[in-house]
Amino acid sequence: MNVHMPEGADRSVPTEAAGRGRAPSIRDVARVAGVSHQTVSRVLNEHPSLRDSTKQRVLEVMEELQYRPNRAARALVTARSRTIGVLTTRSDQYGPASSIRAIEEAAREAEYLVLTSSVTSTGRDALREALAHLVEQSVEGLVIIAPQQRVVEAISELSVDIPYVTMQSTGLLDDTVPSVDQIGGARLATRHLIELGHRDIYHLAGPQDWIEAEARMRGFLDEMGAQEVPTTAPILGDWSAEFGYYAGREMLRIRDFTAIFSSNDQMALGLIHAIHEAGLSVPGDVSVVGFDDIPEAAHFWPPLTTVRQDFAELGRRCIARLLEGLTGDSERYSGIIAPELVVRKSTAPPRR
Amino acid sequence: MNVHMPEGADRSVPTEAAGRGRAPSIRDVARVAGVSHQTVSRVLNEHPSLRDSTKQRVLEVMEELQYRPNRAARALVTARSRTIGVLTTRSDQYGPASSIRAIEEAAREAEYLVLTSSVTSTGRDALREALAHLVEQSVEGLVIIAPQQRVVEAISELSVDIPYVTMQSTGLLDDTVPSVDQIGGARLATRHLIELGHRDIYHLAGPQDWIEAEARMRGFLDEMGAQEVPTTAPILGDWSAEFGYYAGREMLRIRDFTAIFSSNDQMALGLIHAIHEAGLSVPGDVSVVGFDDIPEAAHFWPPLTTVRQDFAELGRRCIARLLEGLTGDSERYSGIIAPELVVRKSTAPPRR
DNA sequence: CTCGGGCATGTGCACGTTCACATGCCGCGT
DNA sequence: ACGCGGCATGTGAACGTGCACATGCCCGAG
Repeated sequence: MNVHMPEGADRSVPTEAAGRGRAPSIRDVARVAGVSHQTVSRVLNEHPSLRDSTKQRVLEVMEELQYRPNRAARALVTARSRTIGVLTTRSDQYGPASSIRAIEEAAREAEYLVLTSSVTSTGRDALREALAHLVEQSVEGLVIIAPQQRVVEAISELSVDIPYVTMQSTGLLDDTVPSVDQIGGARLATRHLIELGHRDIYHLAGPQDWIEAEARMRGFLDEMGAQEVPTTAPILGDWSAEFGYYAGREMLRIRDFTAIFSSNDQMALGLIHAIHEAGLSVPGDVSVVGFDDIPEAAHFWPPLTTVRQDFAELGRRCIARLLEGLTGDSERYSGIIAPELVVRKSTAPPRR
Repeated sequence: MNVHMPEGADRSVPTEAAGRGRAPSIRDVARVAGVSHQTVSRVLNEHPSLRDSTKQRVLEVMEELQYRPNRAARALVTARSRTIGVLTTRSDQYGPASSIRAIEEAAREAEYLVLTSSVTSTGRDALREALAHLVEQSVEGLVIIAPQQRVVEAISELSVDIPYVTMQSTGLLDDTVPSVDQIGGARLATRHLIELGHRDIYHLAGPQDWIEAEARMRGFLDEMGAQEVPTTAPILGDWSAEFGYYAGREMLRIRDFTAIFSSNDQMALGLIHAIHEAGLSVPGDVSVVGFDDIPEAAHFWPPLTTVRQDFAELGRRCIARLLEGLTGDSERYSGIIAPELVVRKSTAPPRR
């Protein structure tokens, strides 16, 4: 880490008129260019009726004075902040992080800023506070990446009065809105195991409260039902490799299964760890399927069969959808994003 | 994903005076409370000379009208945005993401906002643009998490005239500033391998341009030198598991080493993948040490010996340092953050 | 020639807040 | 009794920008 502080005190701008320490305003530019402040404003806003010569002159003066539009002033008068807020939990996870990044890029393209507020606890108060924090910054819209049922409830209770998008991608809500088909993805994974010949399949699910966890679980159960394979109750985890490991150890004490479908890649990793530690092999003794396809999944040992979902695309569409509402256009974005089964080496027919 | 748009058109606020669609201002509050707008302003700024009864009344009216201070107006007149910008590359990686999160929390605590701008390319133009973007939002300070030499150069060339902190943690710059001792961490890892009895040790480094990669490489070379172990030239990677995998395959064609120190955990994972694929064992045939201690590292197979660095702490200190400069206090934060060697199962004495 | 209309530009105000200064009041020292 | 200082509050201006409206000009139709 390294720090840089500008001199500040003796800025010693020599002949420049502005002087007062404040940055040049459109009025300064106007004076130097010999036009009115409004003309400068028009240049900024690309007003159609402007003589080219005038426009050029103003632009030159702007460059010369190093003029930068004052966002606060603009926001004040237009009552638009051109800022959207992102509320997120677990922003250090691969999925959310990718989405946030995509959101940020998409927003920047539309000349919006992104204000992130990540919250550690999912308690109602923490949420309320984070939300209030964002709203008070007068964001124009909100993206909520906190895919837990209780968060969604808390949000609707708090009656946010600005447009918001929640990134709960079950794939079963109305399809006028983009989302990743979690249920379909889970069915893909489950079907893959069944088609390999597995009948004793466990599901290591995500936390009870999480919408995506629920959707994947549902996909699992649906597919098992559709194929008439008897099912055992899913185990509820917390997404962490740590949990996957301990769950795996526990499960192996009984070992009445030949395959596990884990609700995300991290837990699958922990699972594989536990299986190896017990002296068993993947996929020889147990097949494992994950979900997400994090970049590392291809290099797990064995490389993980998993379901890929495009977080970045989801983030982009979220912003598109939100901005479209903001700007008044109502062209519908639609279509669910189809996840994709990536078959690697962690699955094989059951031994017999 | 799910979208919510407020009615907007027929908001139908019943008797409220404000009406006009605009949010209530301090003048509205003042009118209702029967005081001047300045008194309301004083309540907001916790001015000392205010009668308790007055203050109370104003606060009640604020609550009643759902008054929210207008950030833009305040920023306009004070010329302070209470916003800091974060410029980052690869924000989807564990390290940067953790730091960003910590930065965001620390900033929020100090009632600052965080504006993130992540940049994919490290080309000078992309950097200039991202930087300009942030500066134009009139951020008061900048944290730059883009630990590449060329970024640092580009930044200093662009002559940013606001305070900024670059998160380049070599551990050798002046110690009045917090940073993680990368060199020390790398020496720890290297010494561990040497003490186990390894003599033929390779180093899979990060990209040439990255300051941290350079520091770790230097730590490796320093320690090897100090212990008088002959060294081969490090291999330059790109931090990805993918690269680690291909590098590993290449290296195994010669196989004149018994241990590898990888500059991060992801590459170590790829390395292990390649080693396993070649039918060799870790740590039996090759010992591997990583760097970072990402949460998954404990569940790699075998669990990875690595060097833990506290990204969150680094982020916090960064903000502390920046804000301290901003607010004028100049109490020095100091002390480098010591990384810690975490010995797991991927290292053992060389076979013989 | 006159008048209307569009183009290029200017004028003044509004946005919501803080700052500098002004005001009235009360109590205390002389 | 008078004045002075500090407290509680009020008044007006400023911050930088965009909007509504006004202005002057030129060109073409009648």
